[in-house]
Amino acid sequence: MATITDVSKRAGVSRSTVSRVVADNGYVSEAKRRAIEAAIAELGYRPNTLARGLRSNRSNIIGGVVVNVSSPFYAQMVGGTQTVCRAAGKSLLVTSGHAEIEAESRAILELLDRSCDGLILYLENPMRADVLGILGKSGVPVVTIGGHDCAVAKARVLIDNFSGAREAMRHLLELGHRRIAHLSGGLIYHDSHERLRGIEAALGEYGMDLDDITIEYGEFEESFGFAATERLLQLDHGITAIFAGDDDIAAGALLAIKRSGRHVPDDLSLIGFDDNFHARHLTPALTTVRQPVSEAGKLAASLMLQMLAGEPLAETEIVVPTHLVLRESTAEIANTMSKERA
Amino acid sequence: MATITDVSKRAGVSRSTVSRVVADNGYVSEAKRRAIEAAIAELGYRPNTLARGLRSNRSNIIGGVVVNVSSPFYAQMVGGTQTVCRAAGKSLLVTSGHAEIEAESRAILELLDRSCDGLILYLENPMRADVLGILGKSGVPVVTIGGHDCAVAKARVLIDNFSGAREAMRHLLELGHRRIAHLSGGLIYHDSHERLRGIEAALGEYGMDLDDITIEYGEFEESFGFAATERLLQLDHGITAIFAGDDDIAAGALLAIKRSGRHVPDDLSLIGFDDNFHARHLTPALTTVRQPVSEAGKLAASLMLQMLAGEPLAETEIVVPTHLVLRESTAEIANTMSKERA
DNA sequence: ATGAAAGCGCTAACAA
DNA sequence: TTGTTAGCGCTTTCAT
Repeated sequence: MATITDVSKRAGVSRSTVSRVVADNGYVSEAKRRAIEAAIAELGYRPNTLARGLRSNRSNIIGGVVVNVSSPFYAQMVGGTQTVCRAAGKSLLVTSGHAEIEAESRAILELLDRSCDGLILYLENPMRADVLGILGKSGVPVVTIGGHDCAVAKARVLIDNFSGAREAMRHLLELGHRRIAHLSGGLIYHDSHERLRGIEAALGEYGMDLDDITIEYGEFEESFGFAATERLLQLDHGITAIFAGDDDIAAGALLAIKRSGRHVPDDLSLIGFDDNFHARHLTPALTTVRQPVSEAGKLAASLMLQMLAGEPLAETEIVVPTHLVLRESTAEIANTMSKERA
Repeated sequence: MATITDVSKRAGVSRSTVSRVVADNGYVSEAKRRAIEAAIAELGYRPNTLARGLRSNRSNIIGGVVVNVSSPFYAQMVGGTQTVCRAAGKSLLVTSGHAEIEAESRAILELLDRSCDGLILYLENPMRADVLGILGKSGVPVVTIGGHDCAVAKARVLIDNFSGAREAMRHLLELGHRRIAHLSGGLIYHDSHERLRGIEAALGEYGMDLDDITIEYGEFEESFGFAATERLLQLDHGITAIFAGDDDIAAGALLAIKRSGRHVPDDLSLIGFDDNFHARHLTPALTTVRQPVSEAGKLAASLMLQMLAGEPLAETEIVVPTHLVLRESTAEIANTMSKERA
């Protein structure tokens, strides 16, 4: 591989001048610029990113941590972030933290070791104290997505889980449902907490609270939805509606409901969260809460770019809205009652 | 940040010795080793990856290019690759090539610029000649996934699209279907070609060829499946089965079939490809071809690690098998006929 | 077993 | 506008 020295010799100039042309800063005469560009083309010169980063203390890499890159949810988020980063000439290096404190901390350290220019973090755990210290001292700008607190983050992108869940629960309540089950994701996830608060708020508007509904906890997985729903239906709490923690759980719940011989929404209303691809392909199509995941990823990247550009940017917190998508899996309790009596 | 010099001073040794301890190679006396480890801990020293990479010419980064990181298919693949890479202490830097020759070529150059130790490529286009030259000269090992040719790749992971499609088509033929439509993904995708060849092979076994079925081309998207199916049903080719290029297309097709008032599988059999999450949640559950995507990603990473470890590894080509998953969206033509006459 | 010296390829003061 | 100089932090011969 040709180095900057090769180019400088070929073009008959100093390395600094070549550097100026390559980095496109500083004054260079037209004549030399042309000579240098010719030399670069002839030699097929490409600057060594490692050397450049070492010297300039900027790697042009943005580091990212999400729970799991292979889940469609985070994949979309990462996709959004990557699009914006790449448009700005930055690479995005992403790692999965698996919602485990150790993995998350290790991931951050590795990203820091790689001299990332900035970190975009979707974590589920409080950061290990030592890592937080290192991160703070490093001065590397941090943008968070999601509900976890990070003392060193100057900018946060939040997805409005609270309002989404409140709206969904209101919808069920408006339809007349009172005996409701919520299949919550595990409490290690911030989203679960926020959604529970949203549910609580909606219940409050109807003079109820969380104790007035049935809550089951499990993973954000189809299998949990299936198992929990089977259990629920066997015990026969007289439940008329299920609010699933996400669309995967809802898919499992729907399977269990169908297997029990019941019908959605006639016997039971069902509502999900996320608006995944499969939501509108379930039968009946799933009423759910849409999260603009890709947008959240893009926003976080934009904020990061602003910070890197040195724009002052006071503590920022952007809340991206969620909204209820009404489809066919929810119906008035009236229907349910009449069916029961029929 | 503490540097290796700081550590060496604190421990009262030379930088070389610290380097030996950190990299864990060469002889170091127990006493010095302990002193150095203590100094490292006290200073919170972390080696600078950029400097290390520059000097040693190894970045510990593996570069990856896939069509689109945000699609569940590639996300899973990347997830598998990442798992294996991280377990071996390597970072994985992935970019989307969007099945465009320019984007793919740029991505490869950028990865090369970052001194990646190896490249794992899922491309859809032949590589730009200049890029191929640079890649070849760089000596960076390459593993490909999927059907594109890459002259410099020493190892290839192929997914057996051919057999999968043949099996699916055989299934339809065995069920008695003869008037069949195939909603193919665009011909820019290798997968589309391989699946067509598989279909052709199955047809051949029944004395038919591609001209004997109806083929439509479009994107691997629900919307194409919907539109193409609507068109097909309106023209009324008397089609009794649809083989969709993937499960997303199948989902769209199913929507169109239902909207037309027809039923799957009584009026029309439907088969997909991929076995995405939604396949078994459609109603009826979709018969489809499962691809072990995550495994393919893992395999590619393992091959890469072997190559990096310097194991000789003759030209390798691993074909990962696909297989037909029978569910409820396909049925014997007999049923279809009797229904028609009823 | 350890240290001295050289330099990976680049950028950034500073001087001219 | 251009070149000179001095490293960034690390690894790797090569002596000792």
